[in-house]
Amino acid sequence: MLERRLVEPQQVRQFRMFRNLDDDLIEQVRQHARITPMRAREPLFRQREPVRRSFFCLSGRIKLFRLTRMGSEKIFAIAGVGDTILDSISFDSRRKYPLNCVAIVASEVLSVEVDFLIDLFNRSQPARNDLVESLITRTDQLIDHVELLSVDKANYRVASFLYDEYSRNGRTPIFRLPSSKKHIARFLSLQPETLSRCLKALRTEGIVKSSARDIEILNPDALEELVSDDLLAA
Amino acid sequence: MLERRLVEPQQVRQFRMFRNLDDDLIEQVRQHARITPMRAREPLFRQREPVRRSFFCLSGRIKLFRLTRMGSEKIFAIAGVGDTILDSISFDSRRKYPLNCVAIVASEVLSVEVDFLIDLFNRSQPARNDLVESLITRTDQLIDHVELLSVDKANYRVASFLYDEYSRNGRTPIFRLPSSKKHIARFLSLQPETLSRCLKALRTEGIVKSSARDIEILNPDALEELVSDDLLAA
DNA sequence: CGCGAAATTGAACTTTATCAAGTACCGTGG
DNA sequence: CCACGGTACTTGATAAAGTTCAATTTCGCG
Repeated sequence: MLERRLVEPQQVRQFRMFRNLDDDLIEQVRQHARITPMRAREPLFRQREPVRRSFFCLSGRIKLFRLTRMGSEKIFAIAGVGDTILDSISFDSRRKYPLNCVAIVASEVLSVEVDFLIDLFNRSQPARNDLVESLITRTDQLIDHVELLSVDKANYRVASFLYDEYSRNGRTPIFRLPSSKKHIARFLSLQPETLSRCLKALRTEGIVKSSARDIEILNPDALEELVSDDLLAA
Repeated sequence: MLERRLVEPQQVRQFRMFRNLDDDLIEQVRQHARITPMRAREPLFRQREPVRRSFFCLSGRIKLFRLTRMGSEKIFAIAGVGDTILDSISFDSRRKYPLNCVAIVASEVLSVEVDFLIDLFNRSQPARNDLVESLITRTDQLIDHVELLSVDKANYRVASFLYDEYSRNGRTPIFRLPSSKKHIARFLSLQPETLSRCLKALRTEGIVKSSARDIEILNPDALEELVSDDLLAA
């Protein structure tokens, strides 16, 4: 008999798309799900490949990116534990992945076939609602990211990123950066040098303390003001 | 009896979200839809207002935008005839509009209540599929827009915009810009001056001819190469 | 412990934003 | 129909910001 690891039900429910499924449906997801261990730098899928499965991050760090014509890498998201990698349901079987996906560090990925997801979607109203909410959340995130990139001030982008991390961590003032500064720079569409200089500026102003990947927000209010008001006074 | 204008069935079907509905459902949409005439500069909804209706552009031009903390306007999309203004279905009644929406010129807007859309969604599988496809199309558009903004070269953004317009018009080399250059600049996150200079550069290179809002693509191949290869050789 | 990648720093360079001025265009009202 | 006023657009000069290049230091991993 084929030996196969199953995820725990609570591991399935951590993903937005499955949040409200009842036990029976969660069990079906478990049975259909595949767990894929990935090594650092191993690709999961490539842009323009036909969409076959939907992926979820169980552990590690996974980056979603495009390569520009100049060969540089633009990172759209870095998924960690509990993050949906891509809401890749589609009724059009010709649909292609819009991004490349590669593990940054050794990771574990949960995946289900798109066809299974469609079936689930048609059978269960909670599943439908969760899927739609999941897609809407993603469009909202993308809208926010577009806004971030529209402000050309690098200072603002960095402050905004730090504030988001700070908020995501339940406003704990001390946390670690979720990945290397190179990756963060590529996420913010900045050069690593610029990110470095911006962090230094924030340090000089006494707003944050940072060494290596460790961040301490010394003055959350000042950071928040930077993010929300920016140069209104200037 | 209340007099009320109804849209033609084919006008309903022009929107991606209703594309595959059968006649009975289209009729229901017609009965529930409201047609709103709008004057130039009249707002349709504002960012952070609770989502109550979904909107579709019947005529005119409608802009979707955010105001940055510096008071400048970032345009996310300009909707024309047949464009969905916002796929604003949501099962969370606390959902807020992510953008502001204002008519640029006198326009007509079709709208239905979100609750009606949810009901339609639960009753009809084709409606479900269309809605999901519509949301996925939007995320793909946003991903492309993020990529556009990540390339800092203004030349590239302008070339890319022109190429997209050219493609959307069935590769007819002569067309009109869909809105004022000021709006296009705000869509590309550039200053109007920069857009003007980029167009001039393209004119000087003999790639396009332009006067006022009229564009003629003289050398589509060169334009395409700019867009796809950019500075690969540089 | 040592190698290689990541991060920092400085300096020169490129690009775009900003400021300022002038021109063309459009709709309104005379 | 023309004059007017406002907006959009263009053009030039200047300044600000980020990128690029190069060199050095630090960090992380085997």
